[in-house]
Amino acid sequence: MSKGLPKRSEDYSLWYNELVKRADLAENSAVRGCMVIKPYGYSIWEKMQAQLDRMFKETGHTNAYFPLFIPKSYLSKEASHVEGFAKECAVVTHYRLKNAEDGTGVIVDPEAKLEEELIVRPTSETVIWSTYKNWIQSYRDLPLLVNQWANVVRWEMRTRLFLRTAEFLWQEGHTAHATKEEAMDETVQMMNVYAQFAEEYMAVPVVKGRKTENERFAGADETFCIEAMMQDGKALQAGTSHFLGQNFAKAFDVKFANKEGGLDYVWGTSWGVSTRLMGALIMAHSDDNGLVLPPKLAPIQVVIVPIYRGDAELEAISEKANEIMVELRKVGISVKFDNRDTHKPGWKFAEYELKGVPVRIAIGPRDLENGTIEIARRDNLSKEQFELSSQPIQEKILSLLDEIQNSIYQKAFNFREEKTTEVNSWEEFKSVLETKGGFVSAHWDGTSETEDKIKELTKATIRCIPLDQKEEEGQCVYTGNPSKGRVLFAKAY
RNA sequence: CGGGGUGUAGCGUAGCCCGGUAUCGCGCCACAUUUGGGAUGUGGAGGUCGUAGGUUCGAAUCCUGCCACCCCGACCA
Repeated sequence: MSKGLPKRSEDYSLWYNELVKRADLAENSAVRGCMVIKPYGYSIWEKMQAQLDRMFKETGHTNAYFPLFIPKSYLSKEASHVEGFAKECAVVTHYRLKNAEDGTGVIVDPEAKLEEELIVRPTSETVIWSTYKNWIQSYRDLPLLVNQWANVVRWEMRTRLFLRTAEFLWQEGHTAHATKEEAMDETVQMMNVYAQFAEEYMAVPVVKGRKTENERFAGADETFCIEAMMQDGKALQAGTSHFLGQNFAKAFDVKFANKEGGLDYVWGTSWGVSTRLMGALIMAHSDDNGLVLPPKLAPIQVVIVPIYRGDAELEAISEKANEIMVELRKVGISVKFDNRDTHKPGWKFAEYELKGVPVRIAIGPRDLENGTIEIARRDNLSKEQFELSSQPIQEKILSLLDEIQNSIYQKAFNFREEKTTEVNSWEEFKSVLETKGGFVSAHWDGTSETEDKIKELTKATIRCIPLDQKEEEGQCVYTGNPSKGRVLFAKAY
């Protein structure tokens, strides 16, 4: 119905790009790889932020803010960390411009070269651990549970709106602990927080797991992740939580006096989710008519569209609409009454479908006569005539929003189950990846060499070693070497 | 950085081969009729043809340099 939105089945990637632009979520900016997040898109991000922030605080974390710039020397203090990020860092070399002598504009003032160049943060471990050194002396200072909401820059070769941009918004939690066990518990806890958020709020089912050494965060001893399945059968890493061991504590010399009077290095974690979650949200649920938003994250949950001829009818309908709005707002439902006379009802229907508003109420003269309204669901596009006398409207809508939330989760869950295939031979492995896509559950011999080889041959990577992996004797799907359990392979974003 | 492609109104495009001052659609503005699934008609506004130079009486069109973007590869937690 949507005018010209490409079909998912024809060109998934074009569909995604167009949808992001047409639904007013984001657009490309003048700077390559950087996006403008538009008001509607940003309001969805704000809802995500608000809920995540709540969950972080419930688990004992507080927010702080660290600087955008990192001295270049900091980055190289942790060897594997710098190796992981060096190739995509933006560097500040000067601090002043001046007018060009030929009057053609401004140029970098060569006199204003920085003594030490600054890196625009690709992540903040280094600047934060250099600060933690001053904050931590005793076990009494631990644990330190800090989160920051920030932007980071990673100079990616190829970018896509929300999924991979040169600058993106995220949160990064950085915690410090007295013991290894406590740090590990924290790492797992935050992975669980992410999984809960993805499933309960985004309605996106995820697989919890550990990363292989190849896919691990640069500087971490262990990386936990949540992996989601998109409608085109590709996997999307939706969030990561890293157990840093004592790596950063050693790199930045962060020690504390323990209860026994000895001096120990601190144990660390870091964890983050980004605006990439927007991409996951869009790709998990939306259809050829546009966005489908889960009610819990929709900026507008209910839109009321009046159908009328003339001012008298509009006035009568507005009165009814206002009554309904009051009731809905009392129970915390966000509702918009679109009484603009600059667009016709049909146009508005299509518009709110494109924008993924979960519930649409239409009220016309016929409804006023009959004491009804038309209620339409975005997720399955069904419509019903609802008799206002049959049930309080707020109850009706609350239960409907709930039902939609559950229903889109279930749909995404069923899709992922359908797209998850156990394979036992190399031939099967390749053919499933080529024809069906999705997660391929297979045995692997545990070596990086095999993982690399499989990636080279099929472009599939090990998304994770699922936490619920069953112990099962088997043979690596590629080398035939012994394996103790299945891991999940997929082509990924 | 290699290979291919594209730059024309806010967006999408025709014109380029074969040189003569820019086409069409959407959108925008005005008025009228419309309003239960993206209305119709009439009138109107809007363009340094990416950029710099060259050839020519004359360049969107031909030539050269540069820039930007897109696709494929390399790259990417």
